[in-house]
Amino acid sequence: MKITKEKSEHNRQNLLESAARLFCERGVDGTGVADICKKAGLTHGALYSHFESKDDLAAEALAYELGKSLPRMKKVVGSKKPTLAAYLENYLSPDHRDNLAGGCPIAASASEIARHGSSLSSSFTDGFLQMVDAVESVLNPARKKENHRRAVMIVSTMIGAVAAARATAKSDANLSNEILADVRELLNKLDDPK
Amino acid sequence: MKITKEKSEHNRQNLLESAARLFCERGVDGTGVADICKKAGLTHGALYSHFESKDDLAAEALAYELGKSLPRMKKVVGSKKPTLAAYLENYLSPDHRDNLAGGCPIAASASEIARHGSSLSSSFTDGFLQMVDAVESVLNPARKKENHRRAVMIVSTMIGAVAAARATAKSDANLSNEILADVRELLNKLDDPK
DNA sequence: TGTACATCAGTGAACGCGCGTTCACTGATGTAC
DNA sequence: TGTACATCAGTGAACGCGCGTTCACTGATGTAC
Repeated sequence: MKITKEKSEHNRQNLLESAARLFCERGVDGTGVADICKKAGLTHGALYSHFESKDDLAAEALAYELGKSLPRMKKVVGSKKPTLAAYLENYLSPDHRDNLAGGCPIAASASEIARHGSSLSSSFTDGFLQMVDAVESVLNPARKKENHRRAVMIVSTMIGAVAAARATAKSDANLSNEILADVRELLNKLDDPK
Repeated sequence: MKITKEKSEHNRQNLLESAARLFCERGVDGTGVADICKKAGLTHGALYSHFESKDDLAAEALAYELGKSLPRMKKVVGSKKPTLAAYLENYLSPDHRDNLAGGCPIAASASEIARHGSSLSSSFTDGFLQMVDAVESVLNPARKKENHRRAVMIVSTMIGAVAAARATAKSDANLSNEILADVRELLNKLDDPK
């Protein structure tokens, strides 16, 4: 049966949101379209009037979630003038590590994107560059010339540290916490030498 | 039909090797047991006389590949006294980025391990700590007290940078190369300040 | 404003397919006598 | 050393299941007159 345009758009958002959460939580290959539709309160047929295929949905879902991820972090950080320390405390926290579904999709999917098509890669690139810009803008302006490259390194480190903390958590909780704490402290020092 | 013990052990190694390569290349969820057995030249039934399940195989395969990964890197690096610069040049290279199947399994599977059981996590932890030890042993001994934590950060960064370089490669080759080059240079500077 | 009808988002049965796993069977190996 | 036989790694058919996708159909929506 036909429904209103508004309701249809709402359903589309629901599909994107459900897909993004499940993809972050279980991976693209680990999530079935049936799960996504069930979570969104629709049947699987409906998915195909909004998206061409599961792959198409994956690329749109990653882009959609990325559009919400950075604003969400900025909101949590809160202060009018965000600092590197505040970003790091938020990103490299046990809370973020333990929250696959609601966390940064860049960190959740980093090593998986390489195995999919260029549309997913393109969404990843957008998100990565957004993070780099955000970090660059809070670095000590005294070294402005170098700051872009420093931001690239810091973001790579943030992604790697969260992934490593998650991957070690189930077998060595101490190491997992240590990774987060060590990386947070050393990255902070990096921007504030001496 | 029964075969010699030697042949059986050889087949088991073949299964582990095939599994490790395919898991790195396509992910655990993206690889079928049929693919693994075909690559190893066996039927799927044979797999179950060596391993309890696909998950069991995955944990053993990661551990097996990790046991070979670090020696392989040390061999490539070559020199009697390895340096951080030599490790970084090898690890953060376009060659390593483009070689999923033969590269470091830690980098290939980082964000996927979190979604599997504690046996995979345990294999990851072993490999991560091996890398940390290797890096720590080549850091400038003048700062010995801090070096363990610095090594934890450097390894996290290496993993994150390779994952990000791979994830961006299909849509922005320049960015992908830039990530590798920037991170390589800044990590080198980190150990040799001023 | 009221009526007739084209549109199309969503339904749910059905598709072929490949998945991980099981199991009765084979037959060379390796051992006991 | 030769013979009889238990072992067990590997085979391949078969299992139920869930996958992604298709499609004929439904019926409220929204439009044209």
